[in-house]
This record gives sequence, structure tokens and C-alpha cells, in this order.
Amino acid sequence: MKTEATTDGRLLRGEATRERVLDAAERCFGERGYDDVSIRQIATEAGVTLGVIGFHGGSKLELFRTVLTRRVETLNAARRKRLADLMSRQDRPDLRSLIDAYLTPYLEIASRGDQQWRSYARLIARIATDDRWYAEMRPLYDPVAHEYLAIIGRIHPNAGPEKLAAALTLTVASMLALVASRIRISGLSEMPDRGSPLQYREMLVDFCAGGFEKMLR
Amino acid sequence: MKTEATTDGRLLRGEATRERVLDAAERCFGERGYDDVSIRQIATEAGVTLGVIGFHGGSKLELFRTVLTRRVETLNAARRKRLADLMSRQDRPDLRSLIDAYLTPYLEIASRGDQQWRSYARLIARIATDDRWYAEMRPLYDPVAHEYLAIIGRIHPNAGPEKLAAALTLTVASMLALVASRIRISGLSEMPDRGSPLQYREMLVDFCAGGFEKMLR
DNA sequence: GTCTATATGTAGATAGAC
DNA sequence: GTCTATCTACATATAGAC
Repeated sequence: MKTEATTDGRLLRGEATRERVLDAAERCFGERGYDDVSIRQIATEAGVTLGVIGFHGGSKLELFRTVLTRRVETLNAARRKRLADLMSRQDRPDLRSLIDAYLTPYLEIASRGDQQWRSYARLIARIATDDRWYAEMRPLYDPVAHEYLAIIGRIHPNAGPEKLAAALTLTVASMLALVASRIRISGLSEMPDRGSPLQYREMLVDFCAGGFEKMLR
Repeated sequence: MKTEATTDGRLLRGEATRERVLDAAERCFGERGYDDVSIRQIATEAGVTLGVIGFHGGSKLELFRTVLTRRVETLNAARRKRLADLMSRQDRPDLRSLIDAYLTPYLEIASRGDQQWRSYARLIARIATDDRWYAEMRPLYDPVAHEYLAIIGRIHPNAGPEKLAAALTLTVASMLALVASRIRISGLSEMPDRGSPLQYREMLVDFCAGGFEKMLR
């Protein structure tokens, strides 16, 4: 719960265990969702006993919320950086570049070699269809979304807020589908999967940009 | 389990109970997913006792599968009928009409006054992000999808099967978002929700048609 | 900080009375 | 065909030993 440092700055043993617990929970929840995972399974996955989970993670619900929120700011920062880079180069960036800037950070974390970030991306894609969780996430994700929508609104002054919000919602749903439902593409096409969400980036950004343009036209 | 008719053709009491059980299960699963629902809750919702659920629905898993599959053919038939109507009027329908024909039946069942169909639509939107269930649904839904893709492929002969499959997958994800995540549109825009998925039909079809066109261009 | 042991609740499933 | 009673398993949570 509390962070403590030794004299030389290294983390205490307890802090390392806490990380193991959170990482294990992230993997379990990402693969199977909330209800289908028991804290016993998380304990086994983390290589600790049941009591340790309670000590470091609190209740199952608290543990889940911690996992959901601990990586949000990293993702937000990546989206903000890409937007800032874009705006520093041109005052009115084109729609496709804006959408690419919003979508790519998520595709990247979902495609990492590192399994932890992939699990987190999978988890977000999972909870997106469940109001009980996503209601808690919205306040964390919406501010950056609003920053993007403000810029897009400047480029398309005729588009009302409802259409802008709808277009972004459908864009995000498409993005999440590349993590949660990519298997359907290979299933429908009978072609091998490309291996990671990032390899569908061009198609995804084309689809969403085309959708935005047609909706806002 | 077995269907029996009385002399005058009305259903036996047992058959009516079975319907009550399946309807109650559909509502519960649609609102909360598989793992978060107990068969005890389904029994309460159906107004029967626990044993009756087992008698008519089998195990929880069998019950869930029955609920998932019993409405598929109705939806498939609606999609096929709209496609046939379209093809009878013109040999090469435009892309937007094709997408509209594919999406509208689902939007309609998700917007019905009748709660049962709405619950089913919600359930489909829920399981779409979960491979363990959707893998079972794909064989049921894919044949109609292939019929649509064959027509679209004729109109866009340069589009390969992978792009066609990807575009349809993102289209379906967008469609499902209007049932599972519509609240995000009102949340992001600070405007009231329109009340039913069907009222976003124009926006959705525009988005998906624009996405298809840009991807296949 | 970690582990063992256990309290307490609820899950799914079903046997047998009615 | 339906209901009651119950079996067994496993869930979350935590008190207290180490």
C-alpha cells in the first residue's frame, strides 16, 4: 500500500512483491475478465500465497481497479505527445494524421514484446463492452479525447458535438476490435493473422478516417 | 427438453415454463454476462425454483449456449431478405446500401419495444470481445457475412479478401458499440442519448460506408 | 512482510418427495 | 413437471503465527 525506500534507493522486498501481484492480476484479468478469475489463481500466477494478495492488493475489487488505472497516464501521455508533435508542425493537421496519433499509442502497447502491456490492452478491450467498469474509466480517458475532438472540431466547424462524439466512439470501438476480435479477420478471409494489432494500423486508420470524413461531410 | 403438443395444439405447461426459463436467462446474461450471473438468480427472475432450471435448461453452460443460438436464424433470415430485396432491384447495388442492409436488422432488434430481443442484442455485443464464446458463434454468423462479402468483392474487384474481412470486422465492431457503448457518445458530447441504437443508423452507416470506401480504394 | 489456517458465504448440480 | 433439501466444491476475506 505505502511506498518506502531503503537508504540506497532500491525498493523494499515488499514493493517488489506488490509489483508481482499486480502484474499477475493484470495477466489473469486480461486473459479471462473479472468474474472468471479467482484471487487464488492470481496468487498461484504470482507465486505467492492467498494472504499476500489481500495484503498488497486489498479486496478483489480494489485489486482490479488498481490494475485498470495504473497504466492510464502512460497511455494519455503518449497520445498527448503525438498530438503536440503534430500541432508543432502544422496548425491544421489533416484528419487522418489526427486519428493516427490517437490510435497508434494503443496499438503499440497492444503489440509490445513485453506481455504486461499486451495484457493491459486486452483488458481494456474487454471491459469496454461492460458499463459497470467503463463508467469508472471514462473520467480517466475522456480529457484527452476532448483535446482531440476540439482540434477536429476546428477543422470541421460544421460538425456538431454529437457527430464528433459518435465518430470517435465508433473509432475507438474499431480500434479495440483489433485487439479483442482480430481473429475474426483471419477467420472470415481464410488468410493467416498478421501477428499483432500494429500490423493492421494502415487499414484501421484508413477505415476510421474514411468514416469520420463521410460522417462529418 | 422434448416438445410435446396437446390434442388441440397448445403447448403443454412444461413447454411454457421452458420458455420462461430461457427468457429469464436471456435477460440476466444480457445484462450482466455469463460469469456474473448465478442460476439461482435466473430461477428467481423466471419465478421458478432452482431444480426447474436444471430440468429445462440443463447445466449453466448448456443454458447459455441455448440462449446464444436460438435467435441466430431469425437474424440471419432478416439479413438475407434485405440482401435479396436489394439484388432484385439492381445488379450492382452501391456499397452504402449493402452495409445498411447488413447492419439494420441488428439495430432493429436492439431497438425493439420487446425486451427479450433487446437483451439478446446486448448479449451478442457483450460476448463479441470474448473469444471463448465468439468462437462458437462464428460458424453461425459467418455464412451470411460471406454472402455479403462476395457481392462487395464483385463491386470492388481490386480489394483482396483480407481487406474485405478487416473492413467487415471493423463495421461489426462499430455496430456492436452502438448497443454496448452508446453511453459514451452522450458522455463525450454532453448531449442526451437518442434513446435507441436505431436512431444512430444514419451516422453508423455513413461511418462504416466511408470506412469501407477509403479502405478499399 | 509473508504464510497457514480457517471463518463464512455462495456457487453448481442433483436425488428424491410430491 | 415441479419443488425441497442437500452435497460438494470453491469463492472471498482475515486473524494470528512466524
